[in-house]
Amino acid sequence: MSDSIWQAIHAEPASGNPFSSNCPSRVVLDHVTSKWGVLVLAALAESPRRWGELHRYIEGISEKMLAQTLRALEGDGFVLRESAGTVPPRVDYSLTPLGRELADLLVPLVRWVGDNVGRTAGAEALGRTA
Amino acid sequence: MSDSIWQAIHAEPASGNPFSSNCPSRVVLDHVTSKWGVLVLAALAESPRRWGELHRYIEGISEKMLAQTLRALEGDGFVLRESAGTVPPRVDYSLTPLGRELADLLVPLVRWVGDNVGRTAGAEALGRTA
DNA sequence: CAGTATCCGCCATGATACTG
DNA sequence: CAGTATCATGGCGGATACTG
Repeated sequence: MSDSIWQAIHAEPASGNPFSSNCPSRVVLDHVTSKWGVLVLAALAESPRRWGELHRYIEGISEKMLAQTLRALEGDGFVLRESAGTVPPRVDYSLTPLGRELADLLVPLVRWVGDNVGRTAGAEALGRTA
Repeated sequence: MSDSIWQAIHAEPASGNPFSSNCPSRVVLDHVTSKWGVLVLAALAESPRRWGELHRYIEGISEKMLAQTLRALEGDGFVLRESAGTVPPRVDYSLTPLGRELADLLVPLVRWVGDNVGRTAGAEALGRTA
């Protein structure tokens, strides 16, 4: 990875340099790389899904965090929420074109981690980082 | 992204399926996608750096979090720590080959977010996700 | 079904002080 | 310079109850 890339970003505050503490990209990056954000995006990258499907598919996520994560990603413009307006309700979530771009970068990363967990020193040794 | 990929993982508990709540990949994924982990990895992807350099380069990170993040990533086998053993101390951090693989996936993601912050719906609207 | 509202614990995070 | 130790806190995240 050439240094010039980052240095260009560093020199140009108008674009988003995540290394700057006041950069808005930090916020988006936090959404994207949040504990659940990455899994929600990866799940939706496979196919559009309904609320309940997501809830079941992403094991361990609470209703609160699913709602919160979805709203954050929707707010970022990565996720599209479509309510059927029927009763009982039916709501479908999918990736926006922007979200698709992001997911195309994110999914390989998630896959790599999943595939290479065994090669990491730990996961045992990692019980806690503190 | 083909569904079959994920489904294969789903069907094979031996590999790491991040959608499973008990999967070790969740832990590593949390390290990698942690607030500071992603920035540390991206910073080291540019070039090896000393402690102080990292501290200054990654704006806003506290000493504690830098140390903690570095130790977590070192424990995962992504980061190599080399102490010169001199006094005053000099410690260099760099990516391991495994870390390099990971960074090659991670850096494009970070760059994309940085480059596309302006296209996201918000960063203004995102003040808080709660 | 698809959420929202509320309460709450705990840990991640941060600030400060100290050290080899 | 390169950390560690300690303390304080806030907000992330979970559980539960409730609703249209």
